[in-house]
Amino acid sequence: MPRPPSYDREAALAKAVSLFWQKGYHGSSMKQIEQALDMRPGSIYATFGSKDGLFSEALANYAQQGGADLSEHMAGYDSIVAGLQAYLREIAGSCADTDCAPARACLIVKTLLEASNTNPALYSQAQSVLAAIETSFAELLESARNQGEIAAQTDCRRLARLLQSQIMGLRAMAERNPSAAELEQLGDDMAAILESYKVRN
Amino acid sequence: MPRPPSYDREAALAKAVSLFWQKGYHGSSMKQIEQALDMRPGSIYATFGSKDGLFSEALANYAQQGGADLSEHMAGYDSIVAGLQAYLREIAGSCADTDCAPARACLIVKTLLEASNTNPALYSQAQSVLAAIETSFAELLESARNQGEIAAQTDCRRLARLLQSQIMGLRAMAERNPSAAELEQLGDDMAAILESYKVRN
DNA sequence: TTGGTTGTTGAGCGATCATTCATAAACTTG
DNA sequence: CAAGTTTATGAATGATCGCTCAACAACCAA
Repeated sequence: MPRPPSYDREAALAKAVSLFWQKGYHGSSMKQIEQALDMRPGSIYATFGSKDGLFSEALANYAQQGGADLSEHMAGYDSIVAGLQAYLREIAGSCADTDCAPARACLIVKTLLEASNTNPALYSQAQSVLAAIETSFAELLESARNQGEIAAQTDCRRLARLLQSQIMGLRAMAERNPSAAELEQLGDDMAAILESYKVRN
Repeated sequence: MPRPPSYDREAALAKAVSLFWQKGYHGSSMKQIEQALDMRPGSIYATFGSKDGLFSEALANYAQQGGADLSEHMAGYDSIVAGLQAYLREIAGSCADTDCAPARACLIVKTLLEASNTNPALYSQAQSVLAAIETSFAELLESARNQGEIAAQTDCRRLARLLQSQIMGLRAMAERNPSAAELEQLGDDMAAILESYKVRN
């Protein structure tokens, strides 16, 4: 009986992610959103409720994608530490590619910094997402510890926070638009940090 | 002959820094600025030209203060590496203090991320400031190299970028609002990274 | 005092902000 | 086709955006 929607919800969300990733929450006007999604205001509000609602869904979508990327990446490595080291280098490499992504810095971190004193709901969401990522890293590191890759007395949550800080720093630095070589060096140097946590053999 | 200004330019700038640091560029409206500076729009525009101009001066002011803080800090240390390690720990400690500063994350980095795809002038300014800070670190590290603290073949610019990334990551992580203990651990872990660059003795 | 200069004020500018809703269009079912 | 239901549209909303400027206030030199 009803008229079916003419747009693709997932595709619209992907476009929203791209816009918000580039311009942030305050930097993206509804007019720009309408243009990016090729939707009229009525449809946007019927589908996502509000600008906040759309941003929230976009952020969740981005985080889910990032988590899937990490899982997929780690599946290719027997050694967890080696996988995490390669992950750091991969981030450095992808940030070096021009127009590989809408922006270099992480959307979650951008949201954390932008929303911390202006939008409690988005700030809280960014905090939750980052806490979940920290937990993912901690679980990976616990596996590494169980496999004897890193020392038995390693504080995995603590090391997970150090690792997450590395990624935050790497991608923030990438936003300075350094050369590809400089970014690769930085990725290598950060990967080397993990080396010192490995069990001596 | 003329009527002297009734406000204190430096004091007004300090208040602008505080507001922008908290809410960012797009998140600070002229209405909020008027209230924070206790100035009427006419006076603000006569003094700073525009919202962009005010932000630009505030950012420069913040950066200068940061540079002075670094110099003052380093003056208290014979060992440059030890000074930089203590600097990382000091940042962690001050970020842990509630209401020690308007925000934890660095205003320059916040500006870099917010302005990169919305405001070329501010983006460029943030880039310049960060490049200058990188150079300061590189010069400090060159001195450390000359004094034999770190290996003679050390690439000081490269290490300076790693150091700057640590600070970016540390202060971004601080915006997640971790416990004081967790932040101190993170500062310690980042200081320990520099340990591995020291010359063995 | 007075004249000249500069600083301060705040109402109000056009533009844009996020959002709404009456209307029109599109589709399925009977 | 016609009836019924849902979606799409975009002009229009009040609020707020950054900003201007004519009028006024405050000061100094003469």
